[in-house]
Amino acid sequence: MITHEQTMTTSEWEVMRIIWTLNEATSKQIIHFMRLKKNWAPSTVKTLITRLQKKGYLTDNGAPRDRLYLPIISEQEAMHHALAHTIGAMCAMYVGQSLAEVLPDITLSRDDITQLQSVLQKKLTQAPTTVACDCLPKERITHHVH
Amino acid sequence: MITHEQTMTTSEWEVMRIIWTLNEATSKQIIHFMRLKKNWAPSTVKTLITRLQKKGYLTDNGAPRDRLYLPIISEQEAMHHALAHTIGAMCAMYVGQSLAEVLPDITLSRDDITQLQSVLQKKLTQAPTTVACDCLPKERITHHVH
DNA sequence: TTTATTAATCTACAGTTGTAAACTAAAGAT
DNA sequence: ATCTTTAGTTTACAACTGTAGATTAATAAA
Repeated sequence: MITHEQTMTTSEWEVMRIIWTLNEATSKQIIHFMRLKKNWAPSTVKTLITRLQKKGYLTDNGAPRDRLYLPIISEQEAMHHALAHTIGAMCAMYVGQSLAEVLPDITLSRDDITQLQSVLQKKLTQAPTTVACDCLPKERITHHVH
Repeated sequence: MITHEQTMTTSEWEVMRIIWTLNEATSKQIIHFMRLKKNWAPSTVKTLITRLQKKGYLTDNGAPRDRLYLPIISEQEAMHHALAHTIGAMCAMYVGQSLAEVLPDITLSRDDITQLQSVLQKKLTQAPTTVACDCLPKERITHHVH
C-alpha cells in the first residue's frame, strides 16, 4: 500500500501539545506529562517521539543525551490543517449548520467572538444563497449517439 | 490492545457520504460512485461496507441479493461528532483563532452566516476575556511538610 | 575506574486500515 | 435444468497505530 498523506495520529497529537506548550522539551519532561495525562509507559512516549521525527513534525538539538525536542510545525499551523482537513471531508451543504451546532459548546473569548463575527460579516457580501451537496462525484454524461 | 472508541476512517466516511446522499443504496450504486470518486475496485467497496456494518454505522434490509444498505447515524450527527472530536483534541486557547483562519476558505450560505452570527452573539454575553491553554495536565501540587 | 542510573535505540506484537483477489451463492438467461 | 452473470462472503497482506519490553550507550556516583 502506497502511503499518501502523512497525518498525525491522535496519540502523536497529544505528545505534540506538550512540546508546543513548552516550546521545546526533553523526553523526560514529555514522559512526565504523558504519564499524568495518559499514564503511558516511558517507552511508549519514546516511540511516539521517534515516529513524529520520522514524519517530520519534530526535530531535536542533536545532543547525545538530555536531548531537546523541537516542533517543526507550529501548533496554530497544525490546528489550521487539522480543522481544514476535517471540514474538507464533509458535505459542503451541511458545514455551516454543523459549525453552528458545535459553536455553543466551545469556549471562546470575547475577542475570538468579535473576530469571528467580523470574518463572517466580510463573507456575507459574497455569500451564495445556497450551498449544494458535494457528496456524489459528477457523473460525466455521455451522449449516446445512435 | 483494547480498542477504545470506534471511529469512522476517512475511506469509510467517503462510502457513507454516498449512502447518506442516496438515503439508501445498493452495493452496485456505491461501487459505481466510488469508482468515479476513487477508482476503487468493487471488493474494496464491499470490504468498507462490511466494516461499516461491524462498526454500527450501517444496516441493510436483509435481502439475500440486491440488498439495500441504510445509514444508522445521520450525516449531520456524524458531522457534528467529527467536528466536536477534532476541536476537542485541540488547545482551547487557539480554537477561536483557528476557526477564524479557516472560515474564509469555507463556502457558507447567507443563511448559514446569519445563523452563525446569531449563535456568536448569544455567546458574547457569557464569554470570558481569555481562554487558557489546556495542553498540559494539571500538576497536582503536593505540599511537602517538613 | 567500576558501578549504578538514566536516556536513547531496537525489537515486538496485536489490532486497524487501505486495498483487493478468490470463492460461493443467488438470480437471470438459454 | 444448466450456464452465466452478479452480488455477497472469505481470505490476504502490507503499512500504520497503540502500547511497551529489552538492549545499548552516556553520565553521574562511589
